Amino acid sequence: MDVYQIELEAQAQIRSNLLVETCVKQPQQPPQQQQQQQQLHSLKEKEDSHIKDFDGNEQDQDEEEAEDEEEEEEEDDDNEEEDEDGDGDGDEERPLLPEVNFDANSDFNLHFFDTPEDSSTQGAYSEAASLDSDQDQAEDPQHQQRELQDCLSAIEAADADPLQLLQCDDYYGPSAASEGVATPVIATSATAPHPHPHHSHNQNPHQNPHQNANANANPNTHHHQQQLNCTLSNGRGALYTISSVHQFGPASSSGHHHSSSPSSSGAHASPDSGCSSASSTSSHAVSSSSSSSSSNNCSPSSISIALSAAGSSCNSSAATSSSVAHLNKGHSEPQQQQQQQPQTTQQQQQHSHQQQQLQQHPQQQQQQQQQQQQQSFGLADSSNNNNNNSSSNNSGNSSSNSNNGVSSKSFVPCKVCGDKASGYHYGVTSCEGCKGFFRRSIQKQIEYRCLRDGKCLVIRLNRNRCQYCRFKKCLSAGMSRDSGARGSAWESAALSSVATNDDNDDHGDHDDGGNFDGLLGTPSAPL
Amino acid sequence: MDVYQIELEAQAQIRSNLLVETCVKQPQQPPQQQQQQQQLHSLKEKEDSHIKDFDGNEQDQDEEEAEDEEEEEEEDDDNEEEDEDGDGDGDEERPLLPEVNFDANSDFNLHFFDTPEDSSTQGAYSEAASLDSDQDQAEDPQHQQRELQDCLSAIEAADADPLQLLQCDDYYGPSAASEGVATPVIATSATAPHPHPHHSHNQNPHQNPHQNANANANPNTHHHQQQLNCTLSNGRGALYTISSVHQFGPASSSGHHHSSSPSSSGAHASPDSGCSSASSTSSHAVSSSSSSSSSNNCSPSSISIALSAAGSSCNSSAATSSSVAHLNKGHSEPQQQQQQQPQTTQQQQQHSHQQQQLQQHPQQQQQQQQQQQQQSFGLADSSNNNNNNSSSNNSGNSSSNSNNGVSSKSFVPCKVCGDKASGYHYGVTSCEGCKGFFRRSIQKQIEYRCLRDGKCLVIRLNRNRCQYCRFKKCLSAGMSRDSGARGSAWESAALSSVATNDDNDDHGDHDDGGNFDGLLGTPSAPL
DNA sequence: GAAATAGGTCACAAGGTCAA
DNA sequence: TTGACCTTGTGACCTATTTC
Repeated sequence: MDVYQIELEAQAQIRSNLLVETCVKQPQQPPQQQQQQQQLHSLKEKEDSHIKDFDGNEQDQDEEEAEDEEEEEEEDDDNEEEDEDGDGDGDEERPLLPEVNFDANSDFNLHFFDTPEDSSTQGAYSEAASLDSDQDQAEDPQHQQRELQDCLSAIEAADADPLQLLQCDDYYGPSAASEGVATPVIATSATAPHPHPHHSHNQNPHQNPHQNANANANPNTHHHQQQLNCTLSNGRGALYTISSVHQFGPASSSGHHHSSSPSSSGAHASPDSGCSSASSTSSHAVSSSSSSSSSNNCSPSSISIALSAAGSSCNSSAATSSSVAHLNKGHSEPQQQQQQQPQTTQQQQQHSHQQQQLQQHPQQQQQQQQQQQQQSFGLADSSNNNNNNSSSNNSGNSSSNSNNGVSSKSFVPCKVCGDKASGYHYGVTSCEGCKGFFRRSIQKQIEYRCLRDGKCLVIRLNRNRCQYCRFKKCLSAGMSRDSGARGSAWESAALSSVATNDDNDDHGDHDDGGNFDGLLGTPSAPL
Repeated sequence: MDVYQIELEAQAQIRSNLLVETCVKQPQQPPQQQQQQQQLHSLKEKEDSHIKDFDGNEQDQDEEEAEDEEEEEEEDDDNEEEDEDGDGDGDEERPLLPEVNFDANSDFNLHFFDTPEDSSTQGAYSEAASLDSDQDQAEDPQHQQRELQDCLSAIEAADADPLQLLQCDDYYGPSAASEGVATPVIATSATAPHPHPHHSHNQNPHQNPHQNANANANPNTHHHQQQLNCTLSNGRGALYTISSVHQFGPASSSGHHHSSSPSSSGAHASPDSGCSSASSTSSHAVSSSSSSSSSNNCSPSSISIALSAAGSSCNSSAATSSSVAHLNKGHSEPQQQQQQQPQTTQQQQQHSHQQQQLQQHPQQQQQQQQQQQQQSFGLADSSNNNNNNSSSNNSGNSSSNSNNGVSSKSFVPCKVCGDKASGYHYGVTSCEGCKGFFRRSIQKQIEYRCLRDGKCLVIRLNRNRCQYCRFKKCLSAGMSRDSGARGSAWESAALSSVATNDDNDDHGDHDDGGNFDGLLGTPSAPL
């Protein structure tokens, strides 16, 4: 317990630091950096000046931030840049406005804030997609690229900061939107613009047809592996879009299906299209997908923007799943990678570039990850007990991971969203939220639809944005009604352990094992 | 368990901090840095000067905002000041205007919060930046200053009379406008973009009936209410009104519900809806009730002005934030601080810098944070049962706030406008109005433009006067789509639904206790 | 009896609705 | 367009049941 607390605190601190860094950047940065930045700004301004005009000022700010970010992650920069770009005029900073503007278009907006973010980010994605916008792209592809790189690096490296991730998400969204952006304006208050009413929202419960659907099913895959992408994916781009409806309906069914192997899930996914969809989606994706998946790259950039834009949003909740992943260690290897990325961000900042590459090998990275992870996930909660064990186990196993060794201890990430897992539910180590979500889904057999491309990133922060993609990810992770039973699988392995307390261990162990399936498996699918 | 709470809290705090930081950036930075920046800016500006012109102003604003955020409390003051300044002439603060002006071009004005924040704090920054301002400054600093002082004093003193506030606003308003900001105004309605028609609504279907009923039930909670503010509020004149009544009810109410737990009704709803109904109500009740009730005051005089300015809006209800703030007290610890801020603002300013950093250790920091954060999170309401726990936690921590100690109990101010908060929305403790406004803004991606300088004071009385500044403030307060945590489900919408449920057995009970989750939990998300 | 998950419960917040 | 009110999904917490 204590440990947990400690972890929490540590995480909190870390996180805060990270956030601060990312956000604040400047402050944190050494004076020198700032200076540099300043210089840069000046330069930029000059360049942009014609463009920006006013923005200049803003830009300056942005630039500064950007610089900071870059070092760290650059994300901010990206965002900023993007924003600026987006704005049209250019103000770099301005992004926000743009965001607003953008929307207009998309009904979907939903994402929104994404949008803003998106926009920012986006770029990358968008670029690919191209959606985007003129604005953005036009402005500076380069920026985007850089951003992307940054983002990726960040992600990879560490778990990536939450913020970043967020941004990423946002990223894409907006960008798309961005174009739209233009809009507006004026408005003083007026804004009248949109009539609103409609909001589209979309949401719709019912599946709107619109949606496209589907997209993409893949999601799963996406996630795992590359959450990053996801982020990017977000980029999805599509602006609005998209959606494809994806239904899963049968959840149960699906679930069941899989039951078999956890991993199967993906398989089952069957049910829905889920998986399949993926492919399909992919198609979209294709362009996008590539983007998306690959996306990774993209992502980064976006991130930064998001921050700026999002600014507030920051939320950041943080840790993205990524961080979580780390936690897993041995078990959820796959995850780790993903997670790590995000987590690393922090470190990244420090290390920035280096780490990214590393990511691949989770274990090694673990240490780094740990740091990151801690931030985000640390929880341990439920697992707690287990965790400890698990941790031990994990560590042992994963140990390689051991890095974390200590740190990681307790925290066990949800394979679906990366939040703190409360146990092994429906065949997968998952959090209360995903457990409940999956339960409701299968009980009610609700169909979900993805408004975007079906490739939404599913992480703790945004897991509620897209039920379709969340459910898809649950399936890909191997959740199934059957699985649960203790038995099921993990089961098996675990079983033994079970008895002992170990639960945790079990979990942990299992997780790993299991996870793989889930994670690995699923991902693979997409892939 | 504890751990969770802690985490949540920590996260919340962190998040808030982060947000602030991110937004504010500058504040955090050491003075030195700022200075440097300033210098840089100045340089840049010079370079860009021809280009930027206005920008300078913007920066200033940002700075100011940042400051506000940090201290939160100060916001009001700042705002007022700003307003005044803005109005007048030039005030340093005004920066915004320029933006606007510029804007004309750029659609995006948004920049947002960044700006404000950045600048934040410190004036220093702005000063440096100063650029700007020729305009502003030129005019009559003195006047502005005086005005500001007046405003501040007014605010601080009491909750500040509404009238005064208004005046202040008015004050600058014009002026600002005059300068004007060139801009544009115009509003076109711009946005038009999305038509959207979709509404979706629907969703639900079934169940409703019940719920409604339930809803009604809630009321209980409300009770608490405090009218306090009213007094001042009257002054408010505000057009709008004012009422002070704030209710909080929550605690009690909530409690009830829970107890009833069984209330289950909702539960049964089992089937699906189940959940929803009951609960929902409760929550609502709280907020809503209060609000409605409150209205009263209204005071008139001020109104006129407001009206003029704002025009219609009038909602009235409630006391301005300032007043509100005071109210808070115990429960809403966090809030307290915020509330206090206004009053204290001055103090805060002093402290301002410090707090930000602290964040890292939630607990420890809590106190500090409380001040800042409190604003946001504190809601006592929900917490209810659990809350106790949580509250205890919080309170304990926050309690420190005790400031208000007694008084405030229930009242929880909206971090954006100071009105009575109805809950934690989009990551920020906010009122129904700001929640709805932010939701519409992100959904529609509407761009706003400030007719003045972008530094409009955003308080309950005049929150509808400038959408741009309101949205900016929302962002600066940390609102973001994600932040929310649990929430969102929707987005995706589930289509179908079908199923039956099955199961719901009804166990019932529980109350969970958990509630606090909600509050805390959500915040956590940020991590 | 311990341990653990499936499932239920319900405060809470997101988002829709609609009078004003 | 705003914001009070309503609907509904979410997720923390709790109970029931099963396995060891």
